[in-house]
Amino acid sequence: MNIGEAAKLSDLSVKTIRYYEDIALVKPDRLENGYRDYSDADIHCLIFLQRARGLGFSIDECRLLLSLYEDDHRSSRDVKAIAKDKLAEIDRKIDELQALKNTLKTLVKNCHGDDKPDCPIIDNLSGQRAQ
Amino acid sequence: MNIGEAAKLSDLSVKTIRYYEDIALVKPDRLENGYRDYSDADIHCLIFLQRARGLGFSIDECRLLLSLYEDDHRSSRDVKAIAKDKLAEIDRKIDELQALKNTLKTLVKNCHGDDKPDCPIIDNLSGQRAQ
DNA sequence: ATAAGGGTTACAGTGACTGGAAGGTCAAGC
DNA sequence: GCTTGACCTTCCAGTCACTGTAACCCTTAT
Repeated sequence: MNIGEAAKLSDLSVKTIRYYEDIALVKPDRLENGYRDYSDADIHCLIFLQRARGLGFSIDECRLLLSLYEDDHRSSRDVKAIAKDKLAEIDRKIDELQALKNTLKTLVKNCHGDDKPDCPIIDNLSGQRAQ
Repeated sequence: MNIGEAAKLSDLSVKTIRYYEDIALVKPDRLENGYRDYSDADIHCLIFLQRARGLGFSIDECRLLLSLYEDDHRSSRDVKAIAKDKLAEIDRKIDELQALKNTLKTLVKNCHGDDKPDCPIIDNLSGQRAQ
C-alpha cells in the first residue's frame, strides 16, 4: 500500500512516515517504480508509533517499545518499567509547570494592568524582589 | 566586564550569552582586543532574560518583554497581557500532561509486570482496545 | 619562555519533524 | 496521444534554543 494510504491509516503525515524510514524505524518494501509499499505489519508499526509518540515516548523509547512489541518472548516487566519511567518524567514535568504557573499567577494578580509603567511582573524579571 | 563574569552574574552559560548576541538580544561593546565588554545595563538584561526564560517565555516573548522592560513609557497592561497568555499556555500544557498521566497510569496499573509477554501497555499501543 | 585559563570565530549537532524545490509516475478524461 | 492533477520520489534547508568542538588569539603568573 502507498505511503498516502499508510498516512491516513496511521494518522501520521507522509513526511513523518518518510522520516521514520530515514531513522530506520519502519522499513517498507519498494515497488518496481520506486514507490514505498507498506504491508499490514508496517501499518501496525506506524499506528503503534503514532500512539506511543502521542503518549509522550521519545523516538528512542519508541524504538525500544517497538522491539518489545515485535518480540513474542518479551516480558511485560520490561514494558512496565519503561512506562513507569515515563510516568515519573511526566509527573516531574507537571510539578515544574505547576510551580511556574503559581509564580506567574501571583505576578499577574499583582499587576494592575493599566496605562502606567509600574509593573510587578517586570520588576520581578528584572531581579527586584517586588511584592 | 568580560563574558565569563557576565555568565556568573546572570547564571547563564557563556555559550548562551554569545547566542543571545547572535540573535541581537544583548549587544555588548567590544574592547580593543575584541573581547566583549558588558555594562551594568547589559548584565541586567541578561538576568532579565535568565528569569523570563526560566518562567517559560520563548525567546520572541523575551524580546518583547525586554523591549517593554527598557521602555519607561510602557503600560503594565501590555506586560500583563503577555503573562496571561503564557499562563493560559501553561495551563493547557498541564492539562495535556495530566491526561497523558492518567492514561499511562491506568496502563501501568493493569500490567502485571512479570515474565510473561501479555501486556496491556503493548496491547493498547498496538491498537487493541485492551481492558 | 611557557603554561593555564581566559577570550574569539565558525561550523555541526541536538529532536522530531516540516517546508519547499525539482522532478518522476499514474489514472482519468478529451 | 496528450494533458491535467494527484500522487510519488529525493534532497536540502529551516525550526527552537541552545550545546559541542576545533582552531586559534590574548592575558597573566611563574
